[in-house]
Amino acid sequence: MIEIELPERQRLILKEIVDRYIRLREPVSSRMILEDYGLRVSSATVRNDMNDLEAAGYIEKPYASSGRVPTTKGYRFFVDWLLDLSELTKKERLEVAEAYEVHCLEIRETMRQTAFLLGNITGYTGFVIPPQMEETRLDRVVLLRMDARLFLMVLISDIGVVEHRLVPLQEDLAQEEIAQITQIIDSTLHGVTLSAIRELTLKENPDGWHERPVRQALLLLGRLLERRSQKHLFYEGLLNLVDDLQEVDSERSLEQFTGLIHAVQDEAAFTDAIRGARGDRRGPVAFVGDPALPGLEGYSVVTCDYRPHAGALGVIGPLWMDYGRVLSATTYIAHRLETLLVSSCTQSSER
Amino acid sequence: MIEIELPERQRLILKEIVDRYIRLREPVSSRMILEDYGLRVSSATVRNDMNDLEAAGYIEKPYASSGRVPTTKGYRFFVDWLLDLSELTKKERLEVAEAYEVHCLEIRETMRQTAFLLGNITGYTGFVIPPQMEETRLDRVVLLRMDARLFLMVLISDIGVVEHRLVPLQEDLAQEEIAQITQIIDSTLHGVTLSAIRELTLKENPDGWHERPVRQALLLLGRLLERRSQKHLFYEGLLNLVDDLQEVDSERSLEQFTGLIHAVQDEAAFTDAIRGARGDRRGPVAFVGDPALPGLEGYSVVTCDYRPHAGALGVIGPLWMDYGRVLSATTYIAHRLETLLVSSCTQSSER
DNA sequence: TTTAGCAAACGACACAAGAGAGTGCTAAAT
DNA sequence: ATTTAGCACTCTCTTGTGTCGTTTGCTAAA
Repeated sequence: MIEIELPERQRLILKEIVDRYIRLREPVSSRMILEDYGLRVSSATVRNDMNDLEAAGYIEKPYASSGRVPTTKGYRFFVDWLLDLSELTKKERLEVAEAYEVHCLEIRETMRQTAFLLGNITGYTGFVIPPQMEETRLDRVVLLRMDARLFLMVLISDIGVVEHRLVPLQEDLAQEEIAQITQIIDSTLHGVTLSAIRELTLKENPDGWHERPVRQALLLLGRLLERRSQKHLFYEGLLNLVDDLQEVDSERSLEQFTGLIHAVQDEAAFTDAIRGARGDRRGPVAFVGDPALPGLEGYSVVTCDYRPHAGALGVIGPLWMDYGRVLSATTYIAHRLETLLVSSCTQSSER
Repeated sequence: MIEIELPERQRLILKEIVDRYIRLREPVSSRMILEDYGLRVSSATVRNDMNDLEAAGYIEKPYASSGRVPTTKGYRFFVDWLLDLSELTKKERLEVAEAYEVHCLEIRETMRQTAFLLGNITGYTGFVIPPQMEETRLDRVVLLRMDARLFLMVLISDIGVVEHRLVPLQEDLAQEEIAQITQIIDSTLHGVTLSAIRELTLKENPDGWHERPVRQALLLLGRLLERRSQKHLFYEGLLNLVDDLQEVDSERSLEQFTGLIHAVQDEAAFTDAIRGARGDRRGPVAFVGDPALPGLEGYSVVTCDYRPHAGALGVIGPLWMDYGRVLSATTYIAHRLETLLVSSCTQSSER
């Protein structure tokens, strides 16, 4: 589909068109290319090349005699073959470091923070698809007595606090029983995945779980896991995209934006689409106005995966986003988040 | 400034104009009023009254010979004297109840949830100004050892979990010392306000705090309180206001919207403005395009206070918002949130 | 005080004309 | 074979003109 082979001068011209369009967001004419760029040919020559590029589908004209604008295929080629990766500035790295410094071990807060960071640094919309919590392994459980029949239960897995909730109880629980329950859970279920624990709680009378405090423990865990808040997606900074709404084609861009809003609000569908589109690729992947992401017509998405448990994150922005910056920011933050989560892992296993 | 006295028919006409404009969002002509409303007079009579209303500043014309549109003074009078309060439907009450059912005791999550609820039920933007956390009283502190020099510290006050964070330590802490520290904090500082505790941690060597575990305890608390995340404001549903952007005057409404975005992003200023504008009034208060709220030109804000510790919440929407629904929703949710927080209070003091 | 009737105001829309920018094409030059 | 200069053409954008329909303000009569 996309050819790597393109005459050298045409590659330069395409690069210049995309670069300039991303910068100024207006159609690029043959003369502008000559002004900006030290090409030692005439505008007519450039026009001929532009003709070829248009025939090949890399650029197009909004109307018959205007400057050229990149097509999605043009952006695609640009990202794949012409992009200069721009490193993050020291200040930006510092911003990332600071954001993660006041780490609170709560996985949802971490996800939210990361999404915010992505959105803030790139100036577009950041999103994070959390790891599959079902596959994380239980580290420990904290039970806190609020009153006789009300407990605060905190569930900490290898990547942090996965769940915490007030759990009401039918029977009273004495202080000693709590210690006992915590002890039992800790010694028996440490290192077991949440999905396995959930299965266990569904059984009526599993072997060796007959005593009263033990049954209570299972009951509690079951309560907590049964109505787990299934949050599939965290996103921050949709409002950053509002600025672009003053575009020329105000009606269509507003339509696209509302489409985007609805797309991210259906969290499950969005997550599946991203996962599906990525396939089993690792590392950064860019989607440029890709039809594999329904509802995101007119937007580009840069994603990166992170361990553990198949997490993913990324940035949603306009087709003319600054791919260099966004790609490096996304990759960098994915790496930092991974480090953060994996270090929690090690930490808990070494205790 | 605002007179209660207005001839009966003019009151009816003003009410009809505002009602209809809120519903259809287009200038209201004298004939339309006759069609909708069983007034047994001619259109010329209505026009005369409309003239008086315009002279008094309640309505205005977008251009010299168009229908009339309410002014902010008109909305103001409408809210104060002409409004039919519409109760929440059973379904909506259920939605509120469900949202608060899976209560997790974490104050920030509760605030976020409430803001979301406000935005969702009204279809506009919900916001919550949290109680002044400094004035809450410590209930208990939980210390969780992650490894020798890293602790998860959770601070629970009378209204819920106020802070939780990983706290790194210079010296190792043994398991027994943790129990000791928790015990000391619990017995000494229970019921003391956070601001008092903060002051205590700033002193070098307060009386009776000399032993090692006690100093450690203070050190830890100091760490936690010193860099408290000062979150002043939670808001959700700004995107609900995007729909109205397709207005006639697209340029100005977009400008207003970006103004709003910047206004809510300066959390401290926004919070102060709301507090200042409310003064010491209690219960629901509506601001209709009020200049006391800078950056909110062109928007209306309905607010309500809630206990304890001077919290406030509300809804931001267009001037033509459905004041009846919004006022009752805001008051209702404020009441529910208050109940939730105050019940946490009682709970912890009775333990 | 209310009503009927009428001229005037103004937005909304369509259409036309001119300016400006950029292209495609052709023929000459390298 | 490739590049260049020149020119006609196309299309947008802006401005101006005119028509149509709605709604008003005003005046005079009820």
